[in-house]
Amino acid sequence: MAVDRSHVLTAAAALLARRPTSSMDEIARAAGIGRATLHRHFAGRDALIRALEELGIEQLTRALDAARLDEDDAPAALRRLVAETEQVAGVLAFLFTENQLFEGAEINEGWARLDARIHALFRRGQEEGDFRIDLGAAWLTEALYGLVGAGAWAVHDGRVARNDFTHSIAELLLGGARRSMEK
Amino acid sequence: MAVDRSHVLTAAAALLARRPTSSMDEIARAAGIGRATLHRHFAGRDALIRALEELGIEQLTRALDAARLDEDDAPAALRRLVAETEQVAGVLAFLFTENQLFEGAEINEGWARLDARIHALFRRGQEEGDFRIDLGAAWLTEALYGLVGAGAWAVHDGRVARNDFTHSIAELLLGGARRSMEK
DNA sequence: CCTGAATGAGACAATCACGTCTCATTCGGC
DNA sequence: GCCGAATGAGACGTGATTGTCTCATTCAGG
Repeated sequence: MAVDRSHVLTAAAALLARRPTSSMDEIARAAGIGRATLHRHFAGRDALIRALEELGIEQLTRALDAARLDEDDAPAALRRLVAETEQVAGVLAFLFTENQLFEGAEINEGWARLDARIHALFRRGQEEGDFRIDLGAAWLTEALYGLVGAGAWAVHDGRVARNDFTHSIAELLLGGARRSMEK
Repeated sequence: MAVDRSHVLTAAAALLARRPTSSMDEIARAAGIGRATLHRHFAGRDALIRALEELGIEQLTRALDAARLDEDDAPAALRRLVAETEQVAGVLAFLFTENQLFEGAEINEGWARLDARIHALFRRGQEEGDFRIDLGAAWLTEALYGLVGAGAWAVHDGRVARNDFTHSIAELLLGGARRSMEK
């Protein structure tokens, strides 16, 4: 009986990522619930978006914790991060593209913290000599978001197999498209 | 006096990419024109989006032509492609994220053609031994879109210098983040 | 300088989405 | 089987957006 809040938000993210102008009614239908029920759980569209943001922060935080970014070398940590990110990809893709939230008011504290942690991972990789230094850590962080989003949509649209999600992103991000002699 | 159609569309793309729910009035203000004038040039929101799509196809077609994808080896062609893509990045980023257009009706013929050309480039690189084959050409195509979009926003938000746009994307896409021994 | 086209601002009705409400129904717990 | 809570469907008023219109102003070209 009780509506699965997380499920509703996931469905909303998937829909809004592709059709941002969807009405509350469309969002409700996509989540398989009635419009009235949607309003019972989220006061309005703004509240829904904010809940989406909080869910993303919460999930990504868990993913970062699970990835243990400080252990092993940076490439290995990045692989773990990408693997953990898979479950968050849908919500993350939405939040990455629709960051209207962040521009208006104060940048969400939680996001800044998460951003810093990923940024630190790339920086560590550069300092330890595993990552190239001609690509800024800030750009690598953005690129990670972009690739996760692209990967999520590619899987959703059937252009990439779900099982290839982690491999496709991590390998491209680490080694690029060029065929390498080593390894 | 005459409104610069291309300028209006570019401004609209930049706004809609970040705030997809913007009203026609906001779009008009962002383009520096009145709402009435916007309606004179584009019958409605749908017509505006469609014009945006056509502009993107037209510009990307030109970019692909200028990049001469069939010449030299695939990596060199890809570098040229990324460089040419820079000017299209804004519109492209919008169309990539808001592809609600493509799902409903018949996939736009023009987009399928462009997609095929980029896809063919990656495939050629794989066949000639320059690109790794464990990453599908379809995924590399999607990744290119994602990185161009991420790059456009990173530049727009000041996280990446405009002059680094091409280098950041092309190098990451080709060589990845890992520091390489060769080259 | 003159003329006509194009623009910006605003008014206007119509449409749409929103948020709230009611009511019958369904589901879960006891 | 009963009861209460939650849900779905729909109605309703409200506010915002849309698309069209008018009118004064501005601009470009002759």
